[in-house]
Parts: sequence; structure tokens; C-alpha cells
Amino acid sequence: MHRKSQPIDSARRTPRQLRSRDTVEIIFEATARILQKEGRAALNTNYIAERAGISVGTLYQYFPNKESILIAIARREIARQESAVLKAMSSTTEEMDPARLAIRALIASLRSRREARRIAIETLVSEGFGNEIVSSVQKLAQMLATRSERFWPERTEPVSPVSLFVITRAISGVMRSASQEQSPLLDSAEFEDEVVHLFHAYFSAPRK
Amino acid sequence: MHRKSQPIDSARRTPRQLRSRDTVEIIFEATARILQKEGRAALNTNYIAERAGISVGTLYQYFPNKESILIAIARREIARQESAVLKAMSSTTEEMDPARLAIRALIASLRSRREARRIAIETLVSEGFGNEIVSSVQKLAQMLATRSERFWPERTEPVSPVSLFVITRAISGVMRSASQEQSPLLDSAEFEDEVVHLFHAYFSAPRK
Amino acid sequence: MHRKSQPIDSARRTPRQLRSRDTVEIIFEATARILQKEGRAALNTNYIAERAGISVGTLYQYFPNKESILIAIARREIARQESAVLKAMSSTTEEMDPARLAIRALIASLRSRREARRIAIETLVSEGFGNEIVSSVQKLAQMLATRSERFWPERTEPVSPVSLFVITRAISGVMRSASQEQSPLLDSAEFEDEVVHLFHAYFSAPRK
Amino acid sequence: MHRKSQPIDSARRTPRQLRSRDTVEIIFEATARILQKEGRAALNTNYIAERAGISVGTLYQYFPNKESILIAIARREIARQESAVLKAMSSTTEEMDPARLAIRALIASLRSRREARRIAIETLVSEGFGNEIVSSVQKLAQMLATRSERFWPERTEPVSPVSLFVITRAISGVMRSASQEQSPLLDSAEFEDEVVHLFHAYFSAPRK
DNA sequence: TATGAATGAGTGTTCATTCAT
DNA sequence: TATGAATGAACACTCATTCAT
Repeated sequence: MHRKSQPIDSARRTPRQLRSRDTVEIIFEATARILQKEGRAALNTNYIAERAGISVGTLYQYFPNKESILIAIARREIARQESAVLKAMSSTTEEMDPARLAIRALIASLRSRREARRIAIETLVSEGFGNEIVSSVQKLAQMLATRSERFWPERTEPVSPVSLFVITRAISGVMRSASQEQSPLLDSAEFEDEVVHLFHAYFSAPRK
Repeated sequence: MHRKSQPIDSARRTPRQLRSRDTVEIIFEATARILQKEGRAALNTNYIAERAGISVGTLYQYFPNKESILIAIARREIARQESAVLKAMSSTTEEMDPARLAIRALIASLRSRREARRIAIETLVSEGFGNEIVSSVQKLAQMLATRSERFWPERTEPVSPVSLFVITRAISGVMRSASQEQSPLLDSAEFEDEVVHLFHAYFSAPRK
Repeated sequence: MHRKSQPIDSARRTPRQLRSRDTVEIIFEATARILQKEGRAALNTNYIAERAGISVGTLYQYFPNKESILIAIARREIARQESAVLKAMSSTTEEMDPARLAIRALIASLRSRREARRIAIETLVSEGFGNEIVSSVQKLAQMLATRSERFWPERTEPVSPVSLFVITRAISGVMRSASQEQSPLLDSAEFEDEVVHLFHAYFSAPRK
Repeated sequence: MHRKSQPIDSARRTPRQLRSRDTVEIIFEATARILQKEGRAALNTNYIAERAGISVGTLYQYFPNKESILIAIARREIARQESAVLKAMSSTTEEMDPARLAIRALIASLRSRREARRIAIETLVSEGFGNEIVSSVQKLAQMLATRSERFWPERTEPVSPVSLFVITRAISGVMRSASQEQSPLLDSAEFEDEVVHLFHAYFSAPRK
């Protein structure tokens, strides 16, 4: 890779004006489309610019380098998923299981642009920002724990860190696989039921 | 002229003699080391050859292109993991839980070269051979199901496909994450316990 | 990765602005010079770029691959020769033999860059565009036949296809050889006379 | 090209034993086949050896480098053609035109392996041995002149060097083109007639 | 003499990035 | 701010040739 002089971390200009925001959006869109249809190997800045209908120069006005685009996409994706799940849990009424709502939101968020998101997140991780995903997951898990307490007041012992690790990664893993394997399961009610069961079983089954 | 005439899928020369086998091994070793320490971006054929102490030409006598090296590594890794787990389950005595044995073998197989393996497998998937992983996992799951039946004769209803999907991916996901996040959990007994619990809880907890 | 995605046939960017046209010209010039002085084996894209005073990248902005440069040169050369000969024949006055004028133009067009042209045309042929030369030759021959009819009204029987083939290739062959063998004949009046004689003798001598 | 330390000019060992002669023949055969079917770009020493059913090492026992194979083929081809034409002319009886016999032999010699021969001869020329073709042609022309004198005792003035140049190259050119353009003419009697006519017309038509 | 694995310089091509306009 | 031509380092891959067996 050539002349990586710029910081990799952030977008060059915070898009404040409407125009800038549009341009960034167009770049994201073009990038995602390429990733989704042609894979990572086909992704290059000139091509992104071409597909976005802008010039490479303009692209570099908004992002310091190629990776930063992927990172930005990944972050946006994580944030979207987080807020979708949070929102779903917040809307919990007395009679609705917060875990199911969270899982349902999670499944819904995986329905589009699987490949693009996967590659973007992979870049985020390989560039050393894997912790961002972890903390988002933790946050959601924490929130869920709190909500669930209210829902199941009988559970009192706090969840151990290892348990938290296992259940969050287990659910993420199921989601990831369903998404990557293009499983038709993502649209079935049975799938949701099974994931919800996984969650509750893990916490309710007696330990030997 | 540059012509990709060879299939991406297979090694160029079947290593039959001892010497060839050695060379392939040396190439794998060098590749894995680079991947592990410097990441995928640093991986290039000239560098692999240099680190392997051979010439690029020799490398290309064994592999038709760069990707094929990663694919070969991934396949070997999958095969190793599969046989390790199978072996572990086969050695089950009357009093030992086959699920625990399988999980223990799985954890053990993840202890080295996490990053290298991850990148290799990622390439396998992105080159369109993702099904190979899936079928290996299915095979192990099937085996485990059979073993478990004998271990718990009281369970009679067969496992539904969706359940199988969820539990296998959940466990794979936990493993993957533990491996990728470089979690110290991989060495703790508590981690094994929790994963085993996940497995048993999923099948034994009553469904609402 | 090396992917020959572009068609070999055409230039990558149509030179519309003055600047582009210049660059293409500079590339042609450098290529021709290398071919002429150092032969085909010495021709490589990095060297062309160096001699042209541009970067390889720029070269590839104008031509999709090495061969396309040679093909473009060959085509330009054929077009030039064709128009030179056509122009010469068009300028025929009542008293001037159109065949002599055509041959004179042909000889003149061969005086420079013989080797470069030869290699370029050879590439054109070996890449499967040999028919382009043939059709140019046919076109000129047809034109000449028409002109000659007016010049020698007494000849009435049309020229047979085989005759046309033989005479056009005979003259092309003499030209080619004179050019390739670096014959000093190209500058002699006697040579022109002999070629003209070949042409007229072929059509005027009685057939046994 | 790499390490061209060996002289380019000659075969490494004069094939005296039967075995050696066979090997050389096999190499020629394989080379010609590749050239004919796949073109010059596909020709490489490893491939020649493979197709010849020998090892590269053996190939290098007989030829110092790649070019020398092509040169040897070209020379053999020229020699064959020369002797075929000479033989044809020698068999002239009182009533048979020696020019026609020579041309007929020439046409016959072009019927097989056109492309392979062309490429080989091209290499001969580009490596600086073009004079060998010229002298072969001269030799035949000289022979033909002598024979024709006897055949047409009336022609007395000697042929000028320029005339000799023009007629020999004209005929070669027609042959070359017919061969390269894969013209079906090569098998027609009319073609032979026309070439013979070209020859006689050139010498018999009155000069203005 | 034959073998063929190994060599490594060489070359075509790509693509992230810059900067003059 | 936008443009897009130009840059050139980097890399995948080839193939003529050697030499230990």
C-alpha cells in the first residue's frame, strides 16, 4: 500500500452542511454496493468514486484513505444495530419478553447488505478497533440484563462475566452464521424461537 | 504476460516425495507466521518465499497462486480440527460426557495461530468454499448427536434442523470470538464449563 | 491481482483533448524508437514509459496493455500508408501513370521506421487483425484498377481475383523485402522503374 | 531474458548418433506444433520439453537456448525448400518450363506448418541471419536463370541485379501472403499459372 | 546422458494517493 | 470545493536456465 501518511481513524471533515452529508452518504452507498456485489477484491478508490459519480479527489476530501471508508461504514452499522436493539428493548411493555424483542431487532438488522457489513466490520477489527464491537455488545447485554431483571424478578444472582461473554458471543455467532450462510432461517419464526430459547435456557437451566 | 491458467482450487504438484511435502510445509509455516505477526496486508508471495527460505519460483511450483496457499492452510486447519474433535469424542468412556470432550478438543485446537487461521478461513469463504466449513461442522454435530444419545438414553425426540443450526453456530461463535478477541478465557476451566452448560441447557431446558 | 479486464483492441481513453493526443503521440514515439533501435525483446511497458518521460500508470491510462500499443501503431501506419497512396493516385493528371504514382507513394511511405512498423504490423497480425491489412491493400488495388481503366481505356476485361491477389502481394512483397533488408534500392529511381514494370508487364504481357 | 551466456548460433552437439538425431527431431516437432497451434507467446522451453516428452535439462543438452531451436528450425526449413526447388528444376526435361517447376515446388513446400515456419524464419531474421534467406533465394534464382537460358536460348542480355531483386521478392511475397492469409489459392492450378505468368511477363514484356 | 526441482531477475499491471487547475 | 490526470511503489506471476542427483 502506498503513502499512508494520513491518520486512518477518522473522516476528514465532519459533514455539517447538507451537501457534505450527501456526499458521504453517496460514497457509503457506492462502497457497500461494490462490496456486496463484487467483493472486497474489487473495491478500490477509483472505482468507488466512479460508481459514486464523484471524482477520486472529492472522495479524498471526505476520507483520508480507503480503509477509513470501511471503518466508517462499520461504525455506522454498529451504531444502527445498537440503537435498533435499544429501541426495541425500550418499547417493552409489561407482558413482552425483552430478550425476544432484542433478538428480533437483531435479526431484522441483519437482513440487508450482509456481505458489505461483514467486510466493513472485518476491516474495523483488523485495523484494531475490534473493541468497539465488543463494547457495543456489552452495552446491549447490560441493558438486557437490567430489563430482564424487571421482567423476571425472581432471578437475583448477578450474571458472571464469563456467562455474559458466552451468551453474547453465542448469539452473535448464530446471527453472523445465519447471515453469512445466506440462511433462509433469518425469515422464519422458528429461528427466532430457537435463539430466544438458547438465551433463556442458558440462564434458567440448573447447573450441575 | 500474466495468465492465471491454473485452477485456484488445488496445489500444482501433489507432494508425494518427502522433499515436496517438506517444501509445502515450509511454505505453510512461513505464511502462517507472516499472517500471525504482520497481518494479511503484509502477505505477498515474494515475502512468503523469502521467509520460507525458498525462491518465488519454487513457491509457484507448489501453488498456482497466492490465494491457493491460504485455501490450503484453511483446509488443513479444518481437517485437523475435525479429526481432533472426532478423536476426542471417540475416546469417550462410559462415564465421560461426549459434549464436554468435543468442546474441550475444540478449545484446544484454537490455542495457536488464531489470526493466521482466521484469515485463511476467511479466504476459503470469500473464494466460495464456505460450504466446506459448514459440512465439517455438520459432521461433528451429527457425530455428537449420536454419541449423546447413547450417553443420555432418555432423550428420544430427534434434534430439529433449526436446533442443530443454532447450537452449532452458537458454539462456533463463542469459540471464534474467544479466539479472535485473544481472550484469556480459552485457558480457563470456567470457560469450558460455561460452554458445556450452554450446550446441555439448550437441549434440556423445557420449552415454553 | 492481475486481471486483463480491458479489451485488447482499443485504447483505454479516447484522446479528445490536445493533452491526451500529445501523450498518445509521445508513447507511440517512444515505442517506435525502442523497437527500431533495440528490437522487440527490449520493449517493455516500464521502459516505454521511461523513454516517453511519463509514468507507467499514465501509459496504462491510455492503453489497456502492451500489445494494444503495437496494434495502435500498426493501425495508424496502415491508415497513413493508405491515405498517402490514395492521395497520390487522386492527384493523377491525364498524363501521369496512376500505377507509378501509387508505387512511388508506397516506396516513400516505407522510408522511415521500417523495423518498428514491421514489428507493429506483425503484432497486429498475430493478434488476429491481419484482415485489416488485407482490406487496406484490396481497397488500394480496387482504386488503382479504376484509375488505370481511365488511363488505359483499351483494357476492357476485368481483372480476375487471382490476378489481383498475385499482383498486390507481389508488390507488397517487394516493398516489404526492400524495407526489411534495409536495401539502398528504396532510394533509387531504377527500383521504382522495375516495380512499375512488374505491374504493367503482368497486365500487358500476352498469356500463353 | 535471463542469463544468455551461451552462443546463440548453433546447436550444442552435432547429432551424430541415431538417438541424438531422434531427440532433436522430437524437439523440432514439439516446437513446431506449439508454434502452429498456440503461437509464439505460448512457446517456452519447459513447455517444449513437456510436449516433447523429455526433460528441460535434456533440451538444453541439444540447444544452448530457446532462440537456437527456432533458428535451427528455420534453417532446416530453408534448406528443405532450397533442395526441393533445386531438385524440381534439375528434373527438367526439354519440354518443361523450369520456372513453372520451381514455382510448383515452392508452392508445394508451403503447404504445411505455415505459421510455425513463419515464426521460425522471423526469429532467424531478427537474430541477424536474414542474409541466409537472401542467399538461398539468390542461389535458386541464379540456378533458374541458367536453366531458363537453356530453355529460352533467345534471351541473351543478363538479368540486372535490381531485376533479380524485384522478381525474387515479388514471388516470395506472393508465396508468403498466400501462406499467411491461409489462402485456398495455394491448391489451385490458376494460382500457379498466375505466378508463372508474373515471372515470364516480367522478363518478356517490352520496357518502355 | 537424462532429469526436473530450484532459481530469481524480469515484466505486466494495479491502485492508493496527490496536486495543479 | 471539485476534478481527474499523473504518479510510481508494489506485487503477482513467468520462464529461461542451471546443477545436483
